[in-house]
Amino acid sequence: MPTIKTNRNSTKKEVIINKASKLFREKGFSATSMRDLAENVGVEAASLYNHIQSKAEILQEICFRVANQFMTYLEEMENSKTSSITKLESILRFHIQQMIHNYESVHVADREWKHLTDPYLSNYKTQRKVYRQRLAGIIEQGIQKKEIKKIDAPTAVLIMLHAVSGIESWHRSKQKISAELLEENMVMILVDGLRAS
Amino acid sequence: MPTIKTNRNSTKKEVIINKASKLFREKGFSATSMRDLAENVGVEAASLYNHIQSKAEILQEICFRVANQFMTYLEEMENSKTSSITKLESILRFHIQQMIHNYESVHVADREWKHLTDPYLSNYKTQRKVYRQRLAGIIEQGIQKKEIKKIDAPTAVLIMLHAVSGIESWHRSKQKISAELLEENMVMILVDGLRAS
DNA sequence: CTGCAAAACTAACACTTATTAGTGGGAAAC
DNA sequence: GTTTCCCACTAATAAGTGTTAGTTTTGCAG
Repeated sequence: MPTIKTNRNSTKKEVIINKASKLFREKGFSATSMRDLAENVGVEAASLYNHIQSKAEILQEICFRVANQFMTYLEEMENSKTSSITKLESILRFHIQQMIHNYESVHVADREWKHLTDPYLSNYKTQRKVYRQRLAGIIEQGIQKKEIKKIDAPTAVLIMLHAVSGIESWHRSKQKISAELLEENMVMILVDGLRAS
Repeated sequence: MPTIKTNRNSTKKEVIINKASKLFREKGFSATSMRDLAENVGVEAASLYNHIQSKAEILQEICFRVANQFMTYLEEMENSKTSSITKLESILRFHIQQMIHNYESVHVADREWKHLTDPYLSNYKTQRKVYRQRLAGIIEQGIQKKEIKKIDAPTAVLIMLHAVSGIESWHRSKQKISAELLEENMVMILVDGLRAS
């Protein structure tokens, strides 16, 4: 009788969530069945329910873990004593790195959160809104201090965040440039696009 | 007995595809059932099949119509006698305008194409790849002519295209700035980020 | 008014969906 | 050696999936 392999000293629930992240990214939440997931984990579908409560719960865990990571880093930056443009660059780099190294779950949190159900859905939506507002706040500070050119801050946030999510294409491309080079190029374009000149 | 309303002098198939675009964007392709779609059209699910061949066909129509529009405009720009940076700006503006006024279908083509099935899937993938390569080509010309700063062209393409898809957030936001202002802000940030200074 | 094609309907098909109940095996605790 | 508990199993459920067959209604052309 096969057992869920727990190579890295992670719980079996962790293994399920990791496999789910991969599948949700590849096929989307709705198009991924519990039987798909079970097969990838190496077990019957019903057995998954010894470790998780529902398909919905898996998505919740993925989304809120990611959200917490980003919120934590944002707060860290808000409290740091650097220029606005440097804060922004740090946050951008954090997003890029997360998207590179934590690809599956970050991408799922970004694209599949719509399939959350209330009350988690509305909770997630407000978290998302608050995050963007605070990010826009940093930009507005930078504009006041004339570090950043006069632009609509929410639009800048929108560009930043969505540009980063484009790293999915990088992951899929055959001849990719190195992760470091990718990061530098993205920072160069986006930060220079914002900087007051 | 209700009939599919065909207000604008469009065919009934058109009405179905438009409603489908709306639903596919809101809930995703997989999470939208033919019964959902039928209800929104105001008809029984089976009746849809008098106008379309399959659910898959709807997605195909949406994706390839959008793809053709963008490919056509790209070719127009490639043949125009302007600087590379101007070409790029025009294409960017076209993307923005399409995303603003043709929101539903453009967004679906961008996000839901994965659910196409072969041979349409591989066809779409190559079209997508070619489009990006040719866009990168324009950027590389701009770099050679020193109009554009030395960056990795594919990365710039990735940023441009994904930044534009962020307009979905703009559509959903409560207090939106005007479409014109949105366009100008996006062009300011992205084009300035690319321009050699 | 009649006839005909377009397009709506109902009913049903064959699967797939997430999830639950109940069973049994295997390993660790005593 | 026995008990206990974790966990994977089989079997089943009720609801939902895209789609087809066959029938009835609609609205327009003659």
